[in-house]
Amino acid sequence: MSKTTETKRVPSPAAGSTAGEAWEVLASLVYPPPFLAIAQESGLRPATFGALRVLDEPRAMSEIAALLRCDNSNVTGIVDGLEARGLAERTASPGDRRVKLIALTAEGRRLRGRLMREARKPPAWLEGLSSDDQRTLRDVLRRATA
Amino acid sequence: MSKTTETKRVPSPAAGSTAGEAWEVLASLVYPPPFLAIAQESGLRPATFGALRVLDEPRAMSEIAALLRCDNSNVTGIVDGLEARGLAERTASPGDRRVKLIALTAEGRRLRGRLMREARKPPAWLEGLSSDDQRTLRDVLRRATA
DNA sequence: TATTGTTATACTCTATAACTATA
DNA sequence: TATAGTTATAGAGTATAACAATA
Repeated sequence: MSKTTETKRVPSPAAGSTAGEAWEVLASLVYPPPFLAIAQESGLRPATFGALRVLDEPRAMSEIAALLRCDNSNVTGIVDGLEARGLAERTASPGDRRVKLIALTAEGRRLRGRLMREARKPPAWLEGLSSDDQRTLRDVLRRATA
Repeated sequence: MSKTTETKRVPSPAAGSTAGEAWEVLASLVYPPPFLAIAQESGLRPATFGALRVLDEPRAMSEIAALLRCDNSNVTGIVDGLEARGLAERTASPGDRRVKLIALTAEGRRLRGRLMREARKPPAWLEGLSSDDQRTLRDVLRRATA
C-alpha cells in the first residue's frame, strides 16, 4: 500500500514557483497510484500483477526479469504463482532448450485484458474536467514529453 | 523499485478519448514516483522514509501506524530503525503512560527537512515547460481538485 | 475490561550464491 | 566455459495473535 502520498497529509509551505505549485497539486492527484488498488482488488499480488502486465506475448523468464527489473530467481516463484492459478504456462523454446517461454492461457489473456483496460482508465478527477480542460492538459503534457 | 510503470513499456492501443490520451501521457511522466528514488539515494528504506515524512511533530506509535496505513506492530520495528540511526527518540507521553511519543532528534529534523525539500522539487519535465504552460497546467489541475 | 505498544510467528518480495541442464 | 532457469537461504516489509503494562 502507499506510505508514499505527500501532499494534503503533511501541510506543505507555499511552493514558491509556478512549477512547484503545479507539482504540489499534481502529486496530490496521482499518488498513491490507482493501479495498486486495481491489483489488490483483483486478488493479485503486486508482483503477479506486474508479470501479467508484461506478458502481452510469450516471453522468456529472463526477459520478464529484465522488464520487471528484478532477479531471475524471483521470476521462478512469480511464474509458479501464475501457473498455479492457471493463468500462464511454461512452454519449451524451439531454438534453445535452456529457455522457457511463458505464455498466458486463455484465462490469463482474459484477466490481463480486463486489468489492462481498468489500469488505462483515467481517474475520476480527470474525467470530471471539462472537455476544454482535458484537451489543454493533454496538449501541455505532450509538450512536456516532446 | 518500480514494476509499476505502464506507458512506454507496453505498447498501448490508442486511448480513444481526450481524458484517456491525457492520462496516458501523465502516467508516463509521474510513474515511477520520484520520491522512491529520493528515499533510495538517501540510504533510507521506504518504510523509514515514510515514517520520517509523517514525523513533522512528535506522534504516538499508533498515530504513525494510522498515517502509514500499516499495523501497530510494524511501527515498532520502523521506530527501532530510526532510533538506531539516531534520528528519533521514544519519549513518555505526559498524560498516558501507555503511549510513547516519537520525536525527531536534531539530526532527524535536519535530514527530514532536506528530504522533504527534495521531494517537493518539481521534476525536470515540469521545470522545462514554458511559464505559460506551467501556469496553464497548475490552473487546470486546481480546477480538478475544486 | 479496554487500549498501547511489544513479541512471536508467518507470508510475500527481494537478492545472492550454488546448482542443473543445456549450449 | 558460459548461459537459462532453479533451489537454498537470508533480509526487509507486512500482517495476525498473544502478551505486558497501564488505563
